[in-house]
Amino acid sequence: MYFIDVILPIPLKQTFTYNVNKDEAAFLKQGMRVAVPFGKSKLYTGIVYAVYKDRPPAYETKEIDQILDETPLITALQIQHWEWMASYYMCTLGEVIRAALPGAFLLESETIVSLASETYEHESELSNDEFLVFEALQHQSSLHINDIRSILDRKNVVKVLQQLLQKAVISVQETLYEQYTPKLKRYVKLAVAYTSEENLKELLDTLSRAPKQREVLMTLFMITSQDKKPVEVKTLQKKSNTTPAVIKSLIEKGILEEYFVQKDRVEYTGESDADIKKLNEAQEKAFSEIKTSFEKHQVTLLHGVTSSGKTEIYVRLIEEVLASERQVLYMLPEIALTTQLISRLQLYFGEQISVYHSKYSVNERVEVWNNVLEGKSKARIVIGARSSLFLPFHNLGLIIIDEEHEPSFKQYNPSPRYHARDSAIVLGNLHKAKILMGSATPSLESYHNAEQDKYGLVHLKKRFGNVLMPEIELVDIKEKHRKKRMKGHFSDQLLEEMTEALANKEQIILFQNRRGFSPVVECTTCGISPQCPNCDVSLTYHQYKKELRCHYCGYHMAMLISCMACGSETLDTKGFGTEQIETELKALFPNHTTARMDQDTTRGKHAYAKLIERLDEQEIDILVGTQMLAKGLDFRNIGLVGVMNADNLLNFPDFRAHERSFQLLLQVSGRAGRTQKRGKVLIQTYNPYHQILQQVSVNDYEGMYKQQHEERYQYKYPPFYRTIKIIFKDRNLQKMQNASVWFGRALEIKLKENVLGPEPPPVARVRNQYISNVLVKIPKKQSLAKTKEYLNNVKRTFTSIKEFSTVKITIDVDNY
DNA sequence: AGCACGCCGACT
DNA sequence: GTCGGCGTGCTC
Repeated sequence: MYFIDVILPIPLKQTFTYNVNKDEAAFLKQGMRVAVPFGKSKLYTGIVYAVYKDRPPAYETKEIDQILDETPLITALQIQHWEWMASYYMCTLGEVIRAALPGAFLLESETIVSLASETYEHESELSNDEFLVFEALQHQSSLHINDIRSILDRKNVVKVLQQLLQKAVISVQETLYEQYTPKLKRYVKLAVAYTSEENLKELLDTLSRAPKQREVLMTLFMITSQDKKPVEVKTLQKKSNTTPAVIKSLIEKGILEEYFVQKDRVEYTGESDADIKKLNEAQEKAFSEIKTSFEKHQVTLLHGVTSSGKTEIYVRLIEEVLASERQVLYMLPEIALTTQLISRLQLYFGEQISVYHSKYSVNERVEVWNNVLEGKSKARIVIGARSSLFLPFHNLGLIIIDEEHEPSFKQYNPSPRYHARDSAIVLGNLHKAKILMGSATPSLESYHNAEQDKYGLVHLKKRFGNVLMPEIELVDIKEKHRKKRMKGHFSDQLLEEMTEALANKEQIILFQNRRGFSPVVECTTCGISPQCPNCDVSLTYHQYKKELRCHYCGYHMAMLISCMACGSETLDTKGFGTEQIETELKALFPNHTTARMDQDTTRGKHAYAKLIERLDEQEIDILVGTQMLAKGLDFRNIGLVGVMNADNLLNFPDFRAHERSFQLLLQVSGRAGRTQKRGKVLIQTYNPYHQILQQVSVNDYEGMYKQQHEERYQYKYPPFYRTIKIIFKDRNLQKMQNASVWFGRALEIKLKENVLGPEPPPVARVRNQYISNVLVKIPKKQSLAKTKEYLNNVKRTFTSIKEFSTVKITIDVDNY
């Protein structure tokens, strides 16, 4: 007997063993996919983990259903990397696989129902529902389970089907659907029968009464005589200026033959001849420093101020790696935001670039995967968001992690909750590849590592083209309020600067870290504000739809006219979001175009790109937006950046709030003045003497780093301590509390004072689930592996306690 | 995670 | 009397 261990894409720790025959055993290799039956009726796609002989397990094994690949789809290196991820981030290999493989590789089993035999004698004995299905099957030979659902107009159809099965009315089969359908190009050629001269002549004669078809044929001859290439239907139709119907009838008459050729979806048609830009002195220096640093360090951090031209340095490095025939991975925090960068890189590297992103269609992702796996030249450079580190690279030479500090490199949900930056370093190690991280505002952890000489560190302090850093000024709105110099949320100073910038035909960006119109609606009579029924938050007022919305669960209701509690019509709004700013703007600057960029306005696939384009074309004078503005946008003509209120950033209840505020404010500021003129930034705040704001105003990264570093040391936070967050959720508050307290106590037995909580998060109930967190802090000298092992043990005991069985527990390693 | 089984409340 | 709610246990 031969056996294989299979990893299934489910959150279960073990692999599953199936039996295979000798031939299959010889054929199968680690990393190939197999379809296997699992449970009562399901068919899953699994990954072969091991193939072996003569080790009968203690249980009955099932046979595999079928083999899905001819060669491994996944490399040994990937499995190694994924095992590391599963163990480090405390999840199962199956969960990693689910995140790693494009959906199309994980087939779905679909139940198809058909009649068992043509006739059934005891029709009258069938129940109503049963009869409906029976009747439907008389008209259609087979039905999908979803069809049956709609026929019976209910969700649960399994019972009916089981009855029918038992009565032998129907039979079912499970089929696997290959989701990937290659895109085909349609070609035509003259049917073989007409290729000889005389037949052709005859043909043209017979077509004398069909001038349109004749015309098409003549065009086809013309095209083929010009160059011998196959003719696409699309081309033919265009050149002969005809309709699809004409071509169709030619095909139906057998005069033309159509055939299909697989077309690669991932295709770049532009040119790639742009010369690699010449680096300026500072860039050249940084470039050679990076190379020196790579001799000693696997990882190097490039700390370069905004618009210092980091991209050009990356380009040079990529060029060198490509010359040595190795692959390059270029990771970005959010692909959607970086169309600009992609086209810029395509200028240099043309079709050697592939883009990989979870928002890409399944088919496109499969193609990139295959191209990377086969080492195709069009996938020599992969640009992608965090999921691109799962691709089947063979010989990575360089990983670039741009905007290294961006929090979106960390995945929160679902599991695996991995940090792409940290996982990329491990990946780089496996490939013996160099890693370059770039940022204008490095994360504290990375800068710390650089200071400790774990990473190399290279500075780039000059902006490209000697553009000056923007001038940053703080505006004390507390005082402005007192002196009555505020118009809505705008201080007189900000308005003045805006008017001036607009007069100079410069564009303006306004930053407000909150969407919607106003986060809280409050009754001024009784002080009560409308709450979400499912979550512990107050509803945000969205003016454009006259709606109250919950940003956690999506609940929404029409805006109230009177207070729900006391009935008085004294509802007032407190706080403000982007929408309100935009409304105020329209009143303040009626002659200028304004636009808003936040989650609400960038829903559609191209909405974002359109906004950027409009901004680029100077169609927008003032743009209001949330954090989105801070992410790698490259604008030419921004003269002024205004931060509406810096305080709600700083007051965020998180140990990273100050670091994040600094990064965000500096990044937003960096959008100003990218051309010759020095840009201006105004930051409105109630607290102008706040350390962080002072540091932002003079661009003092080092100062911020030193101070935050000290605070982290004092309060035992990263980079000095590691943290793991354990989240408890249940619909029953008491149960959830008991569970979290039990868990916390159990951890304390060994981890003592390094266990914090349980403590409810700021929003303690979401979608009717009560939430509480336990935080485990791990000192540098304490073994990470041992701590996790202990945690796993506690978890195992926990799961076996019946009382807590419904409580959902989530473990988030490095929850920052 | 799915999914089936099994046991209790609100309805045709 | 059934439907269907979700607690429980299992999956090679």
